[in-house]
This record gives sequence, structure tokens and C-alpha cells, in this order.
Amino acid sequence: MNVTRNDVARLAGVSSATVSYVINNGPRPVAEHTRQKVLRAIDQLGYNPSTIARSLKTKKSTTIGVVVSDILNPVFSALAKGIEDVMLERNYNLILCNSDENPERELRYLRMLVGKQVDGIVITPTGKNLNFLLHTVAANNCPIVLIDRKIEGLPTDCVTFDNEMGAYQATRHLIELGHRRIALLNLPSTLTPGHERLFGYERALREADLPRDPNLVVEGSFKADEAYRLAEIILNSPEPPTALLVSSNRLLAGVLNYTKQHCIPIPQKLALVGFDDVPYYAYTSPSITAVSTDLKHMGTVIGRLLEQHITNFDKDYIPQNIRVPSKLIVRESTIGSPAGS
Amino acid sequence: MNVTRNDVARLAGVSSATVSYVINNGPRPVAEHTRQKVLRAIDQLGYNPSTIARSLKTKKSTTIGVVVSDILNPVFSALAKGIEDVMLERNYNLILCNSDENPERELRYLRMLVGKQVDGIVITPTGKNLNFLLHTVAANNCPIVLIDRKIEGLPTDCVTFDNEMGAYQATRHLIELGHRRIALLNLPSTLTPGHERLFGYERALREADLPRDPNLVVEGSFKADEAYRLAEIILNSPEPPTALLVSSNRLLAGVLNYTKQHCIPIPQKLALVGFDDVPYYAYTSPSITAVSTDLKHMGTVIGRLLEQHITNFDKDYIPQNIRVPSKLIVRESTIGSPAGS
DNA sequence: ATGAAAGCGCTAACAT
DNA sequence: ATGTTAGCGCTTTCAT
Repeated sequence: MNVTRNDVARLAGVSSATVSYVINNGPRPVAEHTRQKVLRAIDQLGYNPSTIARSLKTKKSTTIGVVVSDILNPVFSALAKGIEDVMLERNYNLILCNSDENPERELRYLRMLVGKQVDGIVITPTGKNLNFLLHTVAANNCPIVLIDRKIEGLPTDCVTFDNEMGAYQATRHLIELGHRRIALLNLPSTLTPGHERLFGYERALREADLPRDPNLVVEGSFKADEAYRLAEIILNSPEPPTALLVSSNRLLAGVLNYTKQHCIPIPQKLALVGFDDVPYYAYTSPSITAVSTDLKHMGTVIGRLLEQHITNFDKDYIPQNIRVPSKLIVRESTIGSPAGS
Repeated sequence: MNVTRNDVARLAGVSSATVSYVINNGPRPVAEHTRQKVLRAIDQLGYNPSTIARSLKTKKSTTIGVVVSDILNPVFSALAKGIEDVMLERNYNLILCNSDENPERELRYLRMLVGKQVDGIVITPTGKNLNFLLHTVAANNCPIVLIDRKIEGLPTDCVTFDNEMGAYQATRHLIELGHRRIALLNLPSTLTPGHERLFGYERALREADLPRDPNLVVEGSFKADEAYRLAEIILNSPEPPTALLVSSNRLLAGVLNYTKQHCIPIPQKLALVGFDDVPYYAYTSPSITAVSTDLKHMGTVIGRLLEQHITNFDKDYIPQNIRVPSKLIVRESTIGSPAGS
């Protein structure tokens, strides 16, 4: 920027302080006549205030950092959109970072964000870098909202899916359809979503007095190609399941690849329930029954929580745990296609 | 941040300048012994340099702004990922902004980005705010890379899909399959991608001596629900087409909804070709034939172009126009399902 | 109602 | 090889 506030002051024939008060609408009143002069000068010079200089002074950057584990996952795009919608009203920007589930990359980004003096951080934590996160909250008055994964020992807000309930509902749905052998292709159970979904699944089985067959529970990573192999293993076992619950849209992609290539009719031979309802689930053939969450709304919740936390940061703030409910959307992959294809 | 560079200097028993030279690895050499002392002090205090203060001094923010028209569109997520991968190596951050195809929102974001002194901007322009964009390039030494849409009169780099060729290939493919009545559900032809695709489509028809029936070309916006209605109109016309070329993944979503609800067999009754190859095209039933571009690579190209432009900004730089080639991926929606379903 | 000036944390030119 | 210091553009306290 070449035009500075001093240029504006000079042109308007006022002091630079007055220009500030005009721009910020305070904290000191400015005579209407003076105001007009200043505004005209700003306009004439095409002046844009330097947020950087302001931030240096105020220690606020009106920027928040969002660190997600996979920017390509539509779940995170949808959340980011929700967060952005809330933040734009307050003139905040989002710095979007993609940790790729890599703790080193995560740490690097966190350092960058702190250096940029972000006013808050939203993160799907890898689970590492706890020290840094703790230190950040304590030392920098930089509120943090965890999404998707709760981490013990971090006194921060946390917004999660109701994983246990989601898995429970999905499993019950399959049981009610008469399935006896229901498999679960799960996320790593080292992370909260993974083990919560496992719990929900097991609870539904237990309540229905169905045996818990360890061969029916398989854990994958986040990669679709791994899901392909795991689907192969599950479906070729001596006693294959008649239904499969798949714990993420990425894993489901791998499973669909497999069932498609091997012409496994869905739901006749295998009923399928997905998690992370994403748009295309609705218009594929068959369409996919899924545990669905209103992601944009969840993003809004996250944004609001963070914003509120930023504006009144308080030493004895009590971290909140918000569980966003999910509901089962029943489609053709479990109840058969009314349309055929 | 509470710990400043002065605290570090004091603890290490050196001047603050020396701390700078250690942190930045120059521009002045520092004795190894001193270096170690400084590094130890940094570590001990948990010091993080303030990027904000540095930016104020250097006029560089090591941040770029990315303004896309729809963050929920996987095309843009993929591009953003490619850009980010390039920028991370140079320690740049991405501020991601979602204009939602709204010129006012776009302008607001552009102002914010300039205020934050971003070092460069990547944008899918709405087509408005030309003055601001021009002014920004000229006045702020802030290079701009346009993506997807070329704007006349803006002397900036521009990276686009090879829309004409893509549409041409797709249309040819359908012609070779024997289709005579091929419809085009297009983006607004006021934007470059729209009219280039129209050109490609028309060229293929012309070369095959097929008549150009205006009823077969329909323009939509970007919304899936509008596409649903348009699909209805096209397919219920007196002489319905036997093949349909759909100009974006969002529009295709609407079309698939329609064909699904009305049990229109694909490709038997209607052959379908999409644009913007996105992952799910491959594993739906039927899978979708599409004009495909390597988006991550395209993101890399964009990132590199911008980065190079940032590091040697030059008054007589000649803006580059890069056209990223696309290729047709033939799947079941045009050639029939080998797998059935 | 307005002006003058200190200072935010850093970089780099000018010192030694 | 290292220290000193001006100044980036802003906000805000202290003046008037």
C-alpha cells in the first residue's frame, strides 16, 4: 500500500488521529463536517487501511485459523463454509490449513498461525502437538475449538458429531431389516469418532442379543484405496456379512469401487450404510443410506462458539462440549431401489 | 504473544538485531556460539516471532488470498489443495474466501485482502470489480492470477481449462456413438467457460454436418436445483435429445436427480457426459463419462505462477495465459454398463 | 472537537 | 561480529 493514513490526514487537513476516529467510528466523536472531509479524502486517494499495522497495535488480527485434516473431504468444505458465513459478519478472515493428518505439518501451521496472531483456532487435531496447543491457549489468549475429535487434557471447546448415537441408529436400522451379520468398516479407534462409533454399533448388537463377531469389525485409515482392500477381505470371509456400516465417505468410496467392480448387488447381496452424508449419496444409483449431520449448521455453531469465546475471553471460562445430533437418512442402499436401474 | 524479541535478546545477552539475524538466517552472519545462545533462549522462552510486526516492516505478509466462487464445489477444493501444497514450501499461508458468485461479497473480501497486505491473489472473478482489481495490480504490486475465467482488459496471469477442446471432444465422442440430437446444458455463456464450451460443442456439430438446433442448448446458473428444472424442460421437449452434455458437476447433480426420479435409463435412453470430473463420477452406477482435468496439478501450476510472479515482480512482466488440457474419461454413462446393477 | 506523540515488534541501515 | 536506532502505519493517551 502506498497511500497511508498520513496522506489522508494531510489531504483532509486534519490530524491522523482524526482519520482513525472516522475509520473506526470511535472511540472519539468526530464533527460531521470533518468526517465528510476525511471520507472524501479517503475516497479520492483510494485509501485502504493497513490491517497489519492495526493488528500490531491492537494485538487482534481479525483472522482465525482453521486447520483441517483433509481439505478434499467435502465434510470439511461444508464446515468451513458454515464457519466462514458466521465470521464474515464480524469481518473476520479464515486462514485455511490442511494438516493432511500429519503432525509435523500441523505443528508448522500452528506456529504460523500464532505468528500471525490469529484471534482463534478451529482444528481437527491429529492428536499430537498437545503441548503446543496447551501453551497456545494459556499464553496467547487464543481460544481453540476442537472439531470432530475430543482430546483429553485440553481445556477447550469441542464440537463433535454424535457418533455413538449415529452408529447405534444405523446398526439398529439394519437389525430391523433382518440383518444378522453386520460388519463395521471403521476409522481408527484410536480417535474418538472411531471408538464412539464402535460403541454405538456394539450397543445396538447387544440390545438385539446378536453375537459380537470380531471378524466383522475392521479398522481402516482414511484412504479410499485401503477401503477397497478391506472391503475385499470382509466380503470374501468364510461367513460374509449381509450388511456393512462404513464409517466415512472416503472409506465408502473405496467400498463402492469394490462392489461395483465385482458386481455385488446393493442392497440385495449387501446392504450399505455410510457416514458423513455428502451430496452425491442422494443421487447415485443406488442412493446411499447414511448417518447425516447438518454440516453447515455445525459450522455455524463452531463459528459462533469461537467468536463468542474471542470477544469475551475469560480465564475461568468453562469449556463446552457440544454434540451435534445426527439422523439416519434411509435410501436405496438398505431398502432397495423403487426406481430400479 | 507476550514474549518478544527483546526478551530473547536480554536472556541471550545479545542485541535484538542479532536475534533477528539468527531467526532469519541473515542477512548478516552470526558466530556459531552466539547463535546457539540465541536458539537456546528462544527455546527456553517458547518464543514465536510476530509475523505481523515483520510484515509491517517488510511489506510482505507471506500470505496469499484465494477467492473462489463456491467453496463447496470440489473443483475448488482440489485447486486449493494444489495451491496450498506449493505455497507451504515457501511458508506461505492461504486466506480462503468464498465470494458465492456475489460481486459485493467479492469486493469486500478483496478489500480485506489488500488491507492484510497479501502478497498475491488467486481469484475466480465474478466479472465485476474490475476497477478494484486493476487498481490493486497497479498500485500495490500485488500480482493476481485469474482462474477459470479470463477477463478482457485485466493484464494478469490467467489459468483456464481448455473448455473449447473439452466440449469438442465430448461432443465428438457422442457423435461417434451415433447420437444425432445432442443437447448442451451450459453455464451462463456470459462467462468464458460457458461460451468456450458452446464453441467446442458447435464446432463438433458443424464438422459432423449436424444441424444446430437452438432448442437443444440451454443455459443454467450454478445451482443444482435449477438444473433439475432445465433437465425436465429439455427431456420433455417434442423431440428430446438422446444425449446430454452437462457443463458442470453442480448442474450434473441436478440432472442425475431428475433422471433418477423419473427412471430414465442411462445411457440407453439418454447418454450423459459431465464436466469437472470429480471423484464420485467414477464409482456411481452408472459411472459418469466426463471431461477431466488434473485439478491438483492445475493448482500447482497456479501456485507456481503466483509464487514466481511474487518473487520477481516486474513492471514489464508479460501476463501469461495458461490453458490446462483436459481429456475425456469414458465411462458407463455413454457406453453402457458392463457391470449392470 | 481536535492535535501531538509514544509505542506495538520487527528489520536493516548505520554504527563500532 | 555485534550493538544502536529509525521507522513501518496504526491506535490511543495526553494534551490543548
